[in-house]
Amino acid sequence: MLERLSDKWVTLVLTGLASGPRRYSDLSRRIAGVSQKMLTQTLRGLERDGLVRRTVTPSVPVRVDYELTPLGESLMPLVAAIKGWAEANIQTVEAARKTYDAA
Amino acid sequence: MLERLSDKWVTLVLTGLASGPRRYSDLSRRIAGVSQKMLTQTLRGLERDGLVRRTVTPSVPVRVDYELTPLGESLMPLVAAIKGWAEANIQTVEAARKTYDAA
DNA sequence: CGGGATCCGTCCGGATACTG
DNA sequence: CAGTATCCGGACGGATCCCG
Repeated sequence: MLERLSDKWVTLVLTGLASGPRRYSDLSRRIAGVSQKMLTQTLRGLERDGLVRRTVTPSVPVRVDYELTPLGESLMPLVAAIKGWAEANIQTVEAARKTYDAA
Repeated sequence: MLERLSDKWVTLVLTGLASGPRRYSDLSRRIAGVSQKMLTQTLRGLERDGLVRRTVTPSVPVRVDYELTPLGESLMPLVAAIKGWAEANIQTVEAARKTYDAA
């Protein structure tokens, strides 16, 4: 469980879904640097864990939407808190790195 | 920054330091499954980022203590919250996995 | 005791090509 | 559009040996 939470892309995907349902191509555009393979793989994992729901609309071409489940939403305050901490302290951390690397 | 937070061992090491300073061998015993290489590497990274302070006591044999810096401690509520969420919802997640795998 | 250095297998993840 | 399949290099991380 902790391993899934510590996946590099999970936080990004979850954040991408925070404000409502998103289509696959929508997500892939919003998440910079993610490959199609990793995005699909991450979504599959989150779906398996019950954090994300996948909805297929059988039109032509097919349309697929992803959205957070209630369980997934219950995780969002924590994800947001982490993002907030990171943004608030990134400069302190980078200063510490410079000091460390100088020695 | 997010990448460092998403490191597999970081959460474990941080948790291991939550209740005060620990010696190296102490940490390695408390964190199940961590190799000496990974423990050292993780501690170095956290020290570099200013989250952990390393103190060497030049006795024979040498004694090394690790402890959270104020910056590191400011991260602990988030780590604890994540651990709490994981423990509270692990069974729901595992049930979702079984359902998913059955299909 | 607290590591550093090295070797080496495994798996992560990107690139590419193809499909309903 | 939303994937699946395959190939493949490189990073991750364990095991082992050595040292002050």
